[in-house]
Amino acid sequence: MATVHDAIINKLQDHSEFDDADRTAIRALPHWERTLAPNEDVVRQGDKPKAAVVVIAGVVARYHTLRSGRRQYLSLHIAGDMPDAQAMFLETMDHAVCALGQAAVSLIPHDSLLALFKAQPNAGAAIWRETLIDAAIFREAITNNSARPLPTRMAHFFCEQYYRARAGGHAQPGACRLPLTQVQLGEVLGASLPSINRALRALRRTRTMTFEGGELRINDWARMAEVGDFNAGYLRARKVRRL
Amino acid sequence: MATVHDAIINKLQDHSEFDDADRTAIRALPHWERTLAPNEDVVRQGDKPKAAVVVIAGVVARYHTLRSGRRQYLSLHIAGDMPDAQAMFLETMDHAVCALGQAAVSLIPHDSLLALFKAQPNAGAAIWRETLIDAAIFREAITNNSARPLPTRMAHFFCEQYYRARAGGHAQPGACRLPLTQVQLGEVLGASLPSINRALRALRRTRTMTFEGGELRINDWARMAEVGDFNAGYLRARKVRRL
DNA sequence: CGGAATGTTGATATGCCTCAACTAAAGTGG
DNA sequence: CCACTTTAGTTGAGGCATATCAACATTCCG
Repeated sequence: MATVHDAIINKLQDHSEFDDADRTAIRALPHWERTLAPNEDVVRQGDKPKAAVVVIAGVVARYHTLRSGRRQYLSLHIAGDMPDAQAMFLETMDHAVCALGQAAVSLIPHDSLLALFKAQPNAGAAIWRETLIDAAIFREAITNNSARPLPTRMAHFFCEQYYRARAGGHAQPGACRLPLTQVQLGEVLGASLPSINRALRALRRTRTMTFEGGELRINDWARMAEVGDFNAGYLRARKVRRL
Repeated sequence: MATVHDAIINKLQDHSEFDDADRTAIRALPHWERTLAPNEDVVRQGDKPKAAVVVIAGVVARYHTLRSGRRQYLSLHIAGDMPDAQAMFLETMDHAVCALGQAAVSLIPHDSLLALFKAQPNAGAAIWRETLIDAAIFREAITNNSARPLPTRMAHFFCEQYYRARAGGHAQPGACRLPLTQVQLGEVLGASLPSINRALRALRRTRTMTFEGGELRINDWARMAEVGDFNAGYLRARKVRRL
């Protein structure tokens, strides 16, 4: 996963069929890299970016800031993800994007991407598909944060993160990086720090998982999916013929 | 808003520039209409639709069903909306779509839409943009249901519904249809019926709004937006040049 | 070594849930 | 047409999950 292009192609080929012309066009995309310190913003709410972010390494997150100053994380992103893809068509950012741990991203000019869509509609469709999977993840987050009790909610969140890391080839067996503090976990799940801490220790006590030092370890996946009411259907897109 | 085509064009032209060729191609889309009784499903979780739903009249909603049987509404849709557009690219539905009150929808075969995208990339981009606005609405729902106390959350929800009805030209001054029971409102906001009832009466008592008999009436918009911490930024997309 | 960030734990308060009863309105069928 | 049923809405009592406030432990890092 050395380059942006490989990260993108690796990600998109999970659900979209590419030919050589597609891959060549993607490899020709101009870009520049940027490394991010923990907590550093790449894009802010209200910005009008001229380039799209692609995650190269580490974890990056979308978040809202409320009037009260409270922060709500919306989604987490790993290598190959494009956490502000919508800005190609929506202009103004309704949310910000920041690094969680240390991270690296690449920036690709919108103009180049729009030209790509024109020349290779199939590559455009693949990115469209990617934004639709994002939307499915948002939907699941609505349900998770609105309708499930905290312990279930937390287990579900961990399941999703591990599943996605694994699907992208970024997990060791049974474990993946997840550089979140407990405060941030609270800002993902909409819960206070003490509640998070207690729910976390309750999960640890069952020995189905641990979450320490920015590493998520799943000891019993079946049990974990059961506890978290997790079904990966919403993350899977059948590999599709060319547009 | 007699036909599907007008509903679609009206909706998409809000944020996308169309020429005659685009409009002609959209008007040529085959379709069949279907009326829906209150609570009737158009598409179910797990379905693999071969046609896309376009709302013609009434209100239609996306929802998840949890293992426990509990229902979580994800979004509401009015004339011109496409509440399962993602199925053109994702195949399997991760959620269901049902009518709230009496409603009418049109169904357009995926094949015809994919052909449209090929012939008129600009129309495809407009629908893509539409799915991206949907995603912004989902993000806002995450924040609303996770980070705001119930009264604020409810006010915010009402603001969004009214704002969208008005933007689509489906509202009278200060009022719009919103055929939801209090139980369903609870399944939108992730709250129990008694809490909904009390929050609702509290809002009514302030005289900023009423919600009765499936009609939402906003008496004091500024106050309402204030109470609901509502900022319409996420619903607006700047009108954009052709792809 | 000292300070900051992170994690742990307890005491108390409270918002919301559950359970429950009851009212009101709107169909429905004898 | 009226009794009956169903659906929607209202309200109260009690309990539980989670928030808030607070203190302290631990780790990391300059």
